[in-house]
Amino acid sequence: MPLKIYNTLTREKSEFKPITADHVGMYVCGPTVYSDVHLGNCRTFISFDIIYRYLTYLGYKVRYIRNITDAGHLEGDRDEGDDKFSKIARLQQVEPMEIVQKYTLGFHHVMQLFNNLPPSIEPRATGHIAEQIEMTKQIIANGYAYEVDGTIYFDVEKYSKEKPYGILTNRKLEDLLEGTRELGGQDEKHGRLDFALWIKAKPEHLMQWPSPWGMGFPGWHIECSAMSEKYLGKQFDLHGGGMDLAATHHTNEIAQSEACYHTSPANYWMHTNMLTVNGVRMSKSAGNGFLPEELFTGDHPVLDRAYSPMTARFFMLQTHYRSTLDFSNEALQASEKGLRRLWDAYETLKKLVAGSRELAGDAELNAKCLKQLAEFDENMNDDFNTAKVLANMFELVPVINSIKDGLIKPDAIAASTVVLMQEKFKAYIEDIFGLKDELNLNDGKLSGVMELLIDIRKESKTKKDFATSDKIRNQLTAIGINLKDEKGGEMSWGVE
RNA sequence: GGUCCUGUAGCCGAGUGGCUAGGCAAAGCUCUGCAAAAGCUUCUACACCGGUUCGAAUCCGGUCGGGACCUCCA
Repeated sequence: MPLKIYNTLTREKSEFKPITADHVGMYVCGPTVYSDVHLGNCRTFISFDIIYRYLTYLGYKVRYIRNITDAGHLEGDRDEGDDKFSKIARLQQVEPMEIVQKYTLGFHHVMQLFNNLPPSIEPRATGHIAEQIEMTKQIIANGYAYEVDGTIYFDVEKYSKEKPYGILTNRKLEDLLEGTRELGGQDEKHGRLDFALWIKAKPEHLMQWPSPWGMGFPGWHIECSAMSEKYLGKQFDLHGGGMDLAATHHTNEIAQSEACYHTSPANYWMHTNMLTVNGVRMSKSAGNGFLPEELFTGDHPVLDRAYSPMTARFFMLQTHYRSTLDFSNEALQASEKGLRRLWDAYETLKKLVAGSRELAGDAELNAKCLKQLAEFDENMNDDFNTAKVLANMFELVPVINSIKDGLIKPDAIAASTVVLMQEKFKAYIEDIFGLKDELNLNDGKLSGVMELLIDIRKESKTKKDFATSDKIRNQLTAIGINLKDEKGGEMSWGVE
């Protein structure tokens, strides 16, 4: 089965066909760096990281653009007032770029903790003012924008006479107007839905640039249009972001591209669903934002204790990216244990020596393994169903453990099947799902000490000196190291 | 008010009309000096009411509940 992607624009899954064979251009709306990213933001970037990794795994050469919004995002709900950076900078009495720097570094740090790959290019809005001005000029020239005292507005009503403005989220113009507030008396916009492409700056405004319309700063939506065009062209394959961006931000991006270039920017629009806490969307304004830091330290009322970045990543992988995911202590606990079980089996699998037999001793079991392995790709091709792939993996975990414990003979499955299993697990767990070993047990000194302790314990067990063997085991458990007695008298260990 | 999504066992969550995911928790058994780990087994669910169908968690209609977007937010 070829790769199928659910396209918000068509509201159905369809086969993914890139514009240029073997190449994918992908744009994802990045964070606005005026405060710390919360876990809901992280979910989106983790989802697209996995999509990026999977496209690469399929052999595509992917150019992945994820921007940094460091200007233009307005405070408040109308096209007026400050942008967020200027406001916070003024409150904290620092340069706006100090705010940007602080939270950009924080964002990168969090992305690294979650093991997200960096995008191919991470453009900043402030680095592309010229492009945004150019685009705005062209939209004016094409007749879809107008100036009012140094501010440029996009004319939605004019646009919608020629193109369906609400096409992305299936909204009619009348319905949109219905839900919009009345124009205030002092409002200078012609239409209620009109949005700013360029905003006139007051003299005291901290971030402003010269333009044909005087000093000002860009609107939020134009930056993504300008930067995606610059690095991916007027039309590219994939545009992604959180679902909350579809109705406004992405709708306006489409309108801007159509008004400027007469093309729709992206062929496939992908939207990730929200992370919720007690069923309510996690967001900065709702005040229920969960910071990664709070998760990693466990310092949050909802949590009993700390959870690692990989636990959170695994937790997200167990759900489809288009479903809401509810964040709770219990769910994280279950994920932590599930991940441990999967990872232990993966470590075991890596050490399994493929038997010599090309023919499987147990044809039925062998076929079952091959079926599960084949479904890895099938399920990912079905709109990136990571939850199903994990289920496939867990079906194979008992097989792996049984071979290790001698419950299944090593040659019950063909040598080629074992090798394939090793390759697929590696590819999926590490390369595509981006999970990594957080325990770092390969520290030489600790391993040495553990070998010694295991040796002593083996000796005392042989002598039936259980007082000593239990002492070693219990003391280690107390400091968080678990000893496992395996079949045949071997012992292994792990850190809690 | 409009545009949508959603309601699945104790919890989290996949689910293409028939083959009844998976994880966690719980119980029993096997293994074990004991325990843990591991293996096997059990608990088998689809909000409610109708309809279509040989057959519905899945399709259609209605009712009730939850949520998102339409205003800054991934």
